[in-house]
Amino acid sequence: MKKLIHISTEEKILEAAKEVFMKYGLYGARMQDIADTAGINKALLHYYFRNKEKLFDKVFEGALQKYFQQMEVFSDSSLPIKQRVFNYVDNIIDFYSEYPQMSMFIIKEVSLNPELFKQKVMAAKKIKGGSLISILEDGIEKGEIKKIDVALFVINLQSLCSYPFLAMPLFKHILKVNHKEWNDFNSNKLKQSVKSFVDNSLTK
Amino acid sequence: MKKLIHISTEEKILEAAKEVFMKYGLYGARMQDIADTAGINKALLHYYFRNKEKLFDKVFEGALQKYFQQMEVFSDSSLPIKQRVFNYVDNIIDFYSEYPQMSMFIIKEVSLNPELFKQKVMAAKKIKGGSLISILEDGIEKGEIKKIDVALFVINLQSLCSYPFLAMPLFKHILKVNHKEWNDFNSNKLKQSVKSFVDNSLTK
DNA sequence: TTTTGTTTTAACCAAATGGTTAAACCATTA
DNA sequence: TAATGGTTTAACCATTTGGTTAAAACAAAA
Repeated sequence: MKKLIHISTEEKILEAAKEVFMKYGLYGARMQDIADTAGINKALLHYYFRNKEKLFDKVFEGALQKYFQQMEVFSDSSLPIKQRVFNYVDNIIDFYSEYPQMSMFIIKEVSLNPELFKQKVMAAKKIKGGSLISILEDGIEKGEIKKIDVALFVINLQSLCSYPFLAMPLFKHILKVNHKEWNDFNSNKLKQSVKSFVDNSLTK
Repeated sequence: MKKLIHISTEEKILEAAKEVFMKYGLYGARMQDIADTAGINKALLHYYFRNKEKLFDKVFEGALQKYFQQMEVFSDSSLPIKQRVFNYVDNIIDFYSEYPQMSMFIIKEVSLNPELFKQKVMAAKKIKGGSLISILEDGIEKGEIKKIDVALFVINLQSLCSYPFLAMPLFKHILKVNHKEWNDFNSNKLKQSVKSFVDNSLTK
């Protein structure tokens, strides 16, 4: 009946764990902090997820899945390449608006514990990151887009889309120190400027 | 005599602390880990720096200083604006080659503890971040460069310069999973592509 | 109402962690 | 050589932290 509104304890924990792990990482996060954030007793964490690592695993797994899920738009081969990249830009920037720290979370934890990555992602075989590269290489061969260094392009693209959300807090601070405000950061502006970069890079 | 080669214990500690704090952050870092990395007894850390926070402060202070130091090239008003930005790109990318995690370290710690930032940086009054913005605004007024959203441009510039070094580990993993290698990442290529972005953005 | 199985909590425990201390070490100088 | 003062260490200590347990609270079925 009321289950529609009701948020299960397990979900509350996962939500809280996501928040705390993203902020502090696996080592920096404290179970008590997660429990407090979820508004429950610490023992419940262990009741539902056995231990810290298992809980972290769940969170990390979910993060990875969502992250790579964003890349699925590349698969829509009915659209021209450039359009697909545009769609991706819209996608990923909306995504980062919701989870600004996501990319750093994944990068950090992967580089601290590479095994986890192999385990979680190679197993899932859901990496679409490579497919963009292949698509671009294809497009170059067929003459659809400019001849570029694809790996470099992909990195630049990622940079433009992720970093603004990571750096936002620092940037706002700096602006404040210099007595300026950046009231009107909106992701639409960013989208537009990234797309213009994409256009410049791919259009012959 | 032999002091030229000799690295003082204090320096060893700071070096190790930098490494560990950058990896794990203030909360995630362990004093024992720092001691081990420095190859000394844990008590020595406290002998030289009293406690964890003081040690962290020193590390963070040094990081901030180096970080903002990179922006000093903007001050050389004898050069045209675009050239100054080019010089900055060279500068900052060399800098990140040496300290790939620097920007994330600063961003993370600032957003986790904004007070620290104000304390350390506003006090030092050494923030040059704002000056680029002013310089660009000036350049627009004088018609030297295109009319752009300066804040957005600065963020994009930062993105292109920092993120590649942050994401490198993840990116290499992904490429590996997709049975590709990215042997030839060299910062020169990156510099070139960032400069081309700058050129596109600023040239009328 | 009683029974049964699940969820939640308070009270613990052992290990890890930041920090202290007293003694040992070592280089310099009296 | 002996004394001095800075440096380093092993052995501790107190608190925090991840994790356990046994009992209480709760909901649903018998």
